[in-house]
This record gives sequence, structure tokens and C-alpha cells, in this order.
Amino acid sequence: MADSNADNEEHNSQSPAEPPQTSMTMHPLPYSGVPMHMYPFPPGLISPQPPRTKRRQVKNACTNCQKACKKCDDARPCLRCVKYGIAEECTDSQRKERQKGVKRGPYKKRDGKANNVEQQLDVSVQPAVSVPAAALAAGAAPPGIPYMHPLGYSPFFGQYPALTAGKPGEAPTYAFPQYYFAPIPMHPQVAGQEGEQVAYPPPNLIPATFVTPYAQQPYAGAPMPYMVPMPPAGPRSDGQPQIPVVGPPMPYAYPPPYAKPQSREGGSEIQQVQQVQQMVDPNRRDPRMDAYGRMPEGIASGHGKPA
DNA sequence: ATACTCGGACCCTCAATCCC
DNA sequence: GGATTGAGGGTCCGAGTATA
Repeated sequence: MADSNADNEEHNSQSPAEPPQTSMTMHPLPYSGVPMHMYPFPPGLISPQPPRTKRRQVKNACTNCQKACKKCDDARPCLRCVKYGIAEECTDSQRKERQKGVKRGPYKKRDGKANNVEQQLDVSVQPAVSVPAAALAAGAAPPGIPYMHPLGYSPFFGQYPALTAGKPGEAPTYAFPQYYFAPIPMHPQVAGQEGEQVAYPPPNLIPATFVTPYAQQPYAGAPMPYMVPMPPAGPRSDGQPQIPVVGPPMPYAYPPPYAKPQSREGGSEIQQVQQVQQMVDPNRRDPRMDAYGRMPEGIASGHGKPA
């Protein structure tokens, strides 16, 4: 299928020169509850019907997770089995062979192109970093926008995998999505009846270009973090020009991109699991990671049922 | 409060089919 | 031959229930 599944390439991203292994946890924050493509936009910027995020699945859940209908991961033993102390029973489940020779009826006619609107709306998968010429020609912002979302470092840095690792001394290319200015819907367009959802005007998104292609790493070969915090206000330490913020200052701080789960006794669930995991096998490495310890797109995503 | 169960929504894979 | 479709079969969310 044309669907370029990141998982399809996961196994061939290992370079011959294996980079230094890190001691960071190799699990993709499965309990984060923040889907991979759910951007930490402030409440005012969230449209009433945010695009549903796609749920990522492992290729093959272990027998235990499969039985429990619970989320598994690609590592063996998986987090859940480690957590429940059944790591030695963590084995891949057997998948049935797909049946062949199933006849299919005639397909519905193709109507040329652009088969779905969803694809056009899904900015999360657009690898483009360039600004469409039409948008540039149209000017920075359409009239009537009350104020613009401030733009700084992308909050997505490190969240997306490298498309190309980059030769020594070269910057890797990342598959992060375009970063958008978005006008805040100031007033509901339609007043909702009692018990009805209030409708907001559709967001008018203006694609913008990234100023920096990737977050600076503290040292060569350092693993990319999942996300980096927003930069502090004021001049940038790297000498690059400060990105001007249009409109009033943000009255709130960004929440941490991945909020820790509710802590239980002895720390959060994920911390407990990680502690066990490190005791079991300190060198345990998630097989999906690329040569630089980064996870492919979408991993750690996912809770995606419509409300 | 936490663990367990499981219905069913959602997702991925890939053979069948379409079309250039 | 490459692109597209869509069903088979898988994963796992989340609500309900059980247990400590």
C-alpha cells in the first residue's frame, strides 16, 4: 500500500557502525496517555473536534497481552510481562496464515484522484518543511485573525524519526510535521442548544517553516529526546535570532508533553516497571529503535477512540 | 484503590482487482 | 507492473465488574 508505514523500515535503519548504546529506557512511554500526534497545544487552540489520532499497534503482541487484550510492545519481555513478573512467559503469539483465494466483488470506481480528504487534513504525516508558494504569496496572515500562536522551537523536535541519518557532519532530515500558526477561535460560530456542542469556525491554518531543523544535541551521538521543552523567553543561547511572537504573551506555560501517570506508592507505574526492567536486563534495547536510539514515528502514540 | 475481563472499535497486512 | 481496494485477522481502549 502507498501508506508508508514506518514500521516497514524499522529493521534496516541499523547502520553498520553501531552507535553507543544508551541506558535510557527503551520503552516508548506506553502509559503516557498522550498520543504521538496529539500536540500539546494550549486549550484555546484546540478545535472542538480535534483530528483523531491514530492508534499504533505492535506487529505481534505477546501471548499474555493478547490474552488480556492489553497493550504490548515489541521488546521481549514486554513491559506488561515484566510488570507482572511473567517475563519468562513473554513470547510472541502465533499469527494465523492469511487465507488465499478469497474472491472479491468489483471495486467501486475510482474517481480520478484525491481519494480522501482526511489525508489532506492530516498535517501530522506531512514530511514537508517547505512553505507552499501560495501561502507565501498570500502574505503572512489573512485579515481578521485575533492573534497568532507563538512560534519558537518546535515542540515536536526529537519526536519524529530521522528520514536520513545524515552523513558525518551533516544534519539528519526529520519527518516532523509542518508547524502551524493557528488563529484562536474567539467566539463560537453557532450557539449550541442545550446539551448540544457549540460549533466553532474551522481553524484557518497557515503553514510556517521551521527555523531550526532539529534540536541541538548536548554531545555528538546523544540520543534524541522524545520531546524537548519550550525554550525560555528571551534571546537564544545559540546566537540565532529570537522568533518574534505575534500577539499578547501566552498566559500559561505549556504542560509537560508527557505527563507522568498518576503516581502510586513507590513511584509511577512506568517508573516501577523501568526499575524492574533495568534489574532484569540493563542492556535491554527496544528493537524498533534506530541506530541513534530514536523511535520510529508513531511509536508511543496512541489512544484513539473518538469521544 | 487496584486488578481483571472482554466487547468491539480501530489498525495493519496483503491478495485481489484495477488501470495506465 | 504499479496503484488501489477492502476483507481478514490482529491489537488494545475503556467500561464494567471483581477483589483486596
